[in-house]
Amino acid sequence: MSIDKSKACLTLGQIEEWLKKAGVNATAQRLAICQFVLCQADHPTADDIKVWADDNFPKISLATVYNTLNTLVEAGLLREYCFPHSEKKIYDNNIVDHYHLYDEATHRLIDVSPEVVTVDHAKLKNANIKRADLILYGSILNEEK
Amino acid sequence: MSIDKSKACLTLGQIEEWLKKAGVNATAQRLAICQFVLCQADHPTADDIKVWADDNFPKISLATVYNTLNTLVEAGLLREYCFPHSEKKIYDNNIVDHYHLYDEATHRLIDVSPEVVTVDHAKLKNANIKRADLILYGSILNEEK
DNA sequence: GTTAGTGCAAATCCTTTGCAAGCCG
DNA sequence: CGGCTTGCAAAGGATTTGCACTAAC
Repeated sequence: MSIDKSKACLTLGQIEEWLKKAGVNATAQRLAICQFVLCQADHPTADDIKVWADDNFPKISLATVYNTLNTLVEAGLLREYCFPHSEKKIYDNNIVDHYHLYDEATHRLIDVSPEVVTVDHAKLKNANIKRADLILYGSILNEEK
Repeated sequence: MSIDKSKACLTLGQIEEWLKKAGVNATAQRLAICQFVLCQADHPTADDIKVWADDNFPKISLATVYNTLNTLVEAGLLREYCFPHSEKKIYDNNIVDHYHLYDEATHRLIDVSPEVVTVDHAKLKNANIKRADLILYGSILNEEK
């Protein structure tokens, strides 16, 4: 059901290249944030990232966390979402089109393949749909993928 | 494509009854807000309602607008949504399950029948889905319904 | 040395809250 | 009177901004 995240656990060197390729300077703070967001975090909020950074990096200000996230989103390296169950924005390192399932039992967000949902364009004849955002609410019955 | 809103244009007396039936006291402020939200407004924000109220009611404070909206949502008389294209909450007098289409040309939100979207539960075998929130982004090619 | 990036604090936006005053039975 | 509603102003949380400071080419 979930989508594999093949980007998981890159080396710092690989992250540096990945940033450069997108035209983003690889500063120490950005590398640290990327390492967390790409390899360890699962749909983190800006605050989650700040908490992690405080424990794992000499010093990063909240403003830098936000700046970095916005930079990465603009560069297309990260996706930003906002769902009804929380006011906070969440960041997703999966930049392939996909949907989400919010597991109400564990409060975790799970990536869902786009094939799970079909939009009947025939019933929307007079509309030109570019993009769809879907979130499912429910619970996972078991952990098998 | 859109869903008909059969509740449109109730009299004050009808709104009063409708509130009472839901266990909500019909104060002057609440009646005014309901009249706007049910009859004239199209997916308004709290601010839209305040602006209308300032022009059409002796005095309503912003706090009362928010209090009233929360009361109506809790009573199940109104639905509250939050979409990625705006930080503000929007209120919908259509309390039947449905989805939305955001028309990027006019910045209007259009109700979409749930039949337009199919969730393939077979592909989500290990999940128990209770609810889905979907928003489509695109544009309307013509205004015929 | 410039230019980009950072840190801090203040500012902003939307929404909620505390509390005194008003209204209605 | 007594409880529910109101209005106001202050507080709150998330994110952004202004600006001086630092760092890196």
